[in-house]
Amino acid sequence: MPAENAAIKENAHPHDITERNMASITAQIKRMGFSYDWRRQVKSHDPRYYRWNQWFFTKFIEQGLAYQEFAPVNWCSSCETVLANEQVKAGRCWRCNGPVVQKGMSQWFLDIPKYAQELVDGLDTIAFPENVKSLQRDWLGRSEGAEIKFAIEGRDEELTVFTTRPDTLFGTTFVTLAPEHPLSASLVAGTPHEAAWKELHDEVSAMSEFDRIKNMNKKRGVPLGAFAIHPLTGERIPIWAGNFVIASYGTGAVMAVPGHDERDFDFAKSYDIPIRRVLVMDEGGDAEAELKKAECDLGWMVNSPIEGFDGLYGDAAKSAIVEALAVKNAGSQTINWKIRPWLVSRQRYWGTPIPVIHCDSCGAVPVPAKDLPVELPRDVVFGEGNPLETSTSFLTADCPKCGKEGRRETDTMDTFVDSSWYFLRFTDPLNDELCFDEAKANHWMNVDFYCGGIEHAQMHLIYARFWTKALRDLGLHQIDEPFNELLCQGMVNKAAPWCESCGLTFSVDHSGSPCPHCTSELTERSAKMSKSLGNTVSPEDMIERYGADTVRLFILFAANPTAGMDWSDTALEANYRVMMQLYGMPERLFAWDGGASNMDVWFEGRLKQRVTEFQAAMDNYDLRRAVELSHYEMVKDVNWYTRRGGNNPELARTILRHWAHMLSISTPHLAEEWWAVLDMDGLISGAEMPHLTAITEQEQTALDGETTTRSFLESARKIKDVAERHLDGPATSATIIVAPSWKRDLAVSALEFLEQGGNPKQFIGVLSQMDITQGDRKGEIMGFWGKKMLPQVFKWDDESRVLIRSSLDEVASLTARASFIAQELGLDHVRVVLGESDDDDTGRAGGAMPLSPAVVYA
RNA sequence: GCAGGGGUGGCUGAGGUGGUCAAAGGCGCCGGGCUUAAGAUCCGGUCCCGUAUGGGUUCGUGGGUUCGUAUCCCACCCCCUGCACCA
Repeated sequence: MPAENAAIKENAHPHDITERNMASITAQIKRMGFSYDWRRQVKSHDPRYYRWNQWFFTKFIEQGLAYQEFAPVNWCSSCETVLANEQVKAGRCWRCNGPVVQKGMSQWFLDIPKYAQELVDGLDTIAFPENVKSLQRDWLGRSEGAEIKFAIEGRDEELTVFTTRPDTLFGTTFVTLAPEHPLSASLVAGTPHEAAWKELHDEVSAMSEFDRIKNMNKKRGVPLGAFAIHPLTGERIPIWAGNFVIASYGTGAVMAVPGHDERDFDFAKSYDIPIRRVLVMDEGGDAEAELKKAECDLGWMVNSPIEGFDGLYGDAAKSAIVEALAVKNAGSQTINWKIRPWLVSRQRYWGTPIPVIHCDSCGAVPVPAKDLPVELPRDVVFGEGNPLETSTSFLTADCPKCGKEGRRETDTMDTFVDSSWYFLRFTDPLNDELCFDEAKANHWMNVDFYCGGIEHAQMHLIYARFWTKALRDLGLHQIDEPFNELLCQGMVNKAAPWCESCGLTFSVDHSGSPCPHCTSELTERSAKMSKSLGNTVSPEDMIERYGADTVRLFILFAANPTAGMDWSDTALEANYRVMMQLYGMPERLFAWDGGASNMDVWFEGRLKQRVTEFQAAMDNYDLRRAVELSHYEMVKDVNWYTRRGGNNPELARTILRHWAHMLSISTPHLAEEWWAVLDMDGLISGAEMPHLTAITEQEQTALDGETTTRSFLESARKIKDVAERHLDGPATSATIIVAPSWKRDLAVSALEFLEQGGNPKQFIGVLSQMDITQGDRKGEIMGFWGKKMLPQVFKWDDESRVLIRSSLDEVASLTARASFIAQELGLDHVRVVLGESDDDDTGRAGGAMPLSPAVVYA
């Protein structure tokens, strides 16, 4: 429809507009470097594709799943077409936001409600987000209840109501029909009540649904002068028409129980209709108590005019009534669905022609498969109603059944039909014999991971699920659900003018001006990027300025996919800087001119760690973490390596080679640059990442040594500030005191005790048996456990826990790095001692913990 | 009204199987190295207090469970989204 509207506006043909837009989007996608298998591209306006829409449709007609019916439908006058229920949002067209009115028309429907139960049940088998499941459940609207037949006094007809509360049947004091209900008209015909009913009817049916909902709180009704007969008591019950009863929900008729339904209560009050209590809310409650308001909860039946019901509660009460009705053939248990048949016909040109020929003698006849596709003609005139009606070549067609001259159906299908099965066509896109090969479809489907906007929760995502099941039942494949896992990506937002008092967002044209409604000053608020607000950024411009990879990096790193994000120019620039830095990385690394060093072992181990982490992140779809590793952490590692004196050119190649593979996922163009600089064959996108061996013991030792040194430096820096306030001048030397070995023994025992499931409280018992507590320091050590070690034991991460129990020699490790530590802390001299040993003349070992030595500045 | 999802430091936004959380990353801000200078880059800092590696207060509010809770339980407040005289 957008293509057709654009065509009308530009005085062009929708086909050309569509092709033009596709070309432009394709170019954009390619420029962004997305990888698609373009051989599988399908075009919904290609007869090779839409012929299958038509074929399915004729099959559906055969199955009774597609049918034509005259009914009041939603009409959008600016789009000049009807709309399905789910395409009307708050009484307005989901596309153009224009008002939608009710109109009686003969239209094609697909019987989605037939699959409603399966669509609800299926939700439990697929990984859709909760909110989407909830939206779909709401929309499907399962409601258990009963249909109850009321005879009409003096007539052969009867009327049927749907209720979820059969237990309140004895409280029915009137029955309300939708004004459009066919019985309403026939009951009042020729009676004094006709005029009043007609007024209500005309008012209600002329109103757009939007206005109708707005006026819903004004409950109005007129008596129709007729009486229904209560199916169990035989009582005469007045029949009313009410503006609040919706013709198309349930049966379009309601049994009104003012005592136990809020809406009916209000109505009865304003029209002075009796209110009767038939339930009490407490067991044994007062059956005569006045009803001050409707008591809508389940309750215990009272005042039943028939024996055997009083005292029943809830489901038991409901079934008792239904059973009593069943005996009289006046009612049964049913399930009612809110979802209505999918109205698929559109009075527009740009869609799949509905493959039907209307014949005066045979009626609506499906076009036989051999005559498909029914192609869209080019000789049409736009802008004067349904364009297809202007093509005589299209209109004339002979009836496939009797051969007499017929008239081709001019409605086309909702374009949501196209998107209801394209994923199946992807599995076998070039097949001209079949819609798709069954084996191929079964092999590829279902879609493992589907990303889409939340706005399709009640539309595309229900249609596609329905269509998949319907095709399955035609025997075309064996898939129950099209999409296994759904992720709703967030919107990209950008600031737009916003009026706080009106609660409205305005186009960026208004920024700086006062609110057009209330003239108060406009502030800014983040809003979904949209053309109408003008708060958009052009992807082309961004790519032009920063390159595709920068934009990709920004999009991946700015927010998690589900979160939605605010567009930020500064963040984009930050990503650009990262890209530039990475772009220069090969040159930087190849400029290393030293020899082998201890740090080489460290980096070799580090690289293995990073690759492993990266792969784990990718496996979890944790793209942000993956990008963080490939584009940020790796840079930090290079910096640390050089800061620690590493500059071995031999290592550069290995690092860049593996690193390039990590980069290629999110920034493929950059990775290809690296690949070329590394003088590798072909493209990295076609190369496999080489496997790395496991981390060696030597590498592990190097990694541990650097890790502990780094964390030591962090705390030593903090303390230095405070310490220097004690010293007369700046510190010039430091003594590092490694925790005495008994602390490590204590930590190891505690960790083991806890890992075996011991309660921390009970460790004190174990501790008092340990060797270290046998001497005269027992009290001190017990105190140390409770105050220091207990909280600390839980703070160590897995890596630290391993380290504590490893052979790591903290003294040796730190001694080896003493000059680096001195340099980092700006000291002349650093000494490392074991706490409480002969070397330790500081007397400050008390503060030292395993992995966290104390330091004394001088 | 009903249903679903949320409330985290200056902003943004992770984490949420109780201990690895004073809480990642980004942005912003501050200091330092480099530079003639700017930018880029590198290093450090960024809740409060602190004469030594510590203490205090924090993850909407109030309770609770626990040796311990941003994380579990209960109540409440607020925000977003959807449905809505649905019988």
